[in-house]
Amino acid sequence: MKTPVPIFIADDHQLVRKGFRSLLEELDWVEVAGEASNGKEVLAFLRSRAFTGVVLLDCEMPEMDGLQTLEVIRQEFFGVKTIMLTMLQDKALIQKAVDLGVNGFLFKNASLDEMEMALREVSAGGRYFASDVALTLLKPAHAPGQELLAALSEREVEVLKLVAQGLSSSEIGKLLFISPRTVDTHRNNLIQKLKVQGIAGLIHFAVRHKLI
Amino acid sequence: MKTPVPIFIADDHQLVRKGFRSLLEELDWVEVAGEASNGKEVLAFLRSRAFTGVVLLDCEMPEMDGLQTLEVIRQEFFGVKTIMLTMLQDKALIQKAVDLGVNGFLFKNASLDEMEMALREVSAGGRYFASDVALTLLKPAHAPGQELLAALSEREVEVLKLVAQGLSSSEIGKLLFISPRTVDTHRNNLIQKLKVQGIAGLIHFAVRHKLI
DNA sequence: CCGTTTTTACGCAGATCTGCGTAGCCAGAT
DNA sequence: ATCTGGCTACGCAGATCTGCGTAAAAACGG
Repeated sequence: MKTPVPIFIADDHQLVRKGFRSLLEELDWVEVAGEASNGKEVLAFLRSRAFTGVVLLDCEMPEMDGLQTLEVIRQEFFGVKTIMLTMLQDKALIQKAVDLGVNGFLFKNASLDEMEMALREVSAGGRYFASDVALTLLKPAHAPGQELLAALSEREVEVLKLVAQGLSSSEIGKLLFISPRTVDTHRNNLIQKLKVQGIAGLIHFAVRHKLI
Repeated sequence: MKTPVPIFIADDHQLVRKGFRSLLEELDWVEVAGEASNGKEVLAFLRSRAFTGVVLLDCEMPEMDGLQTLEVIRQEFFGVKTIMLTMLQDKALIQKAVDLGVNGFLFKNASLDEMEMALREVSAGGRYFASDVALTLLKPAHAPGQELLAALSEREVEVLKLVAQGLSSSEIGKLLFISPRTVDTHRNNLIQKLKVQGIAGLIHFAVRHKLI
């Protein structure tokens, strides 16, 4: 590693910035090129000189957050690599960052080893995603209404599934050996309990909760 | 690293097994404890002696595949760590493996560095997921019927969205300034084009394709 | 044994969907 | 100039949903 890789740190908390700087200065193959406390400062820095290293981009920042900054960087500074850092284990956030073409993604609880690995991969032109990223993506996003589902009786869930498959009340009645009117009642109760509008709402709910 | 970590290799292709063995033998802190060409052999090995290392588990194997094997291992051999290996970049596969409690996940195009990292993390009690895992998870699963969606006219998509929100034909008619009958026609055409059954099918389709 | 929840069932009037078919108009492609 | 595809619109009969309300048997817990 003849020429050290320049790293730029963007985070709105001074303590965090100084901490990262201290950690990174222990690595002999990187060099901290500067710091910023929000996206605008990052862009100002990048515009002020030719920079072809890695930007450690905290997601939560005032004025201009990490995603907005990332978007501009990708458009304006093609050679600059980016690693997104965040405390939030948020699926949508990761998705957006990757869609915008981020080169790496870490959570703030990562180890120095992991950050080094990420910096190494990314500065070499690769991509790096922490294990936690995969785990976060696999963790089913707490679909609102999970509690509502639990509040349903067995019969109601049974009816819900069939309704959501497009069966009419009488068809369901035949399948379950009950009167079509009873199915109606269940259907109406479901609409009330789940606080949705009509059969459409029921189907929507069922699909989102993977009942069918 | 006084006592080397024992590794067990399971893969149905002898060349692959031997290749892994050769690679792993370059690492001084691990020790290849054995090989198997399918899940049954893995279990036979584990039952034959006390093993508390890491099993490199290829997913595609005859007789008993990686997932089935993983399931038994998690039930029967609590102390054994597992790393799933596969060629297939399949979301559902990853999801299942993680649900079953796999400790690590790699694709077969991983570098030796990456495999070492994974082995180190996992043998230390952690979890490791290759960057490709996160990327695979983010890649939208080619929902069947993407082509069908593309074959719809703008107006039809517009109607589809409204239908899927549970609006009646006359309500949609008012919104789009067209006759309710026309909405009916669009609805019926949609049902034919998308090859679904009734409004339920339309809503189902719309939800799955994130139109609403 | 009593109270609550679940499951079952019914009425009714009006709106709506279903599954057919037909057909004129317009714009872009051939 | 013709043709294709998309958008528009209509008819009809029967099945179905909607949005109310009522109510009783069965199951379950305390």
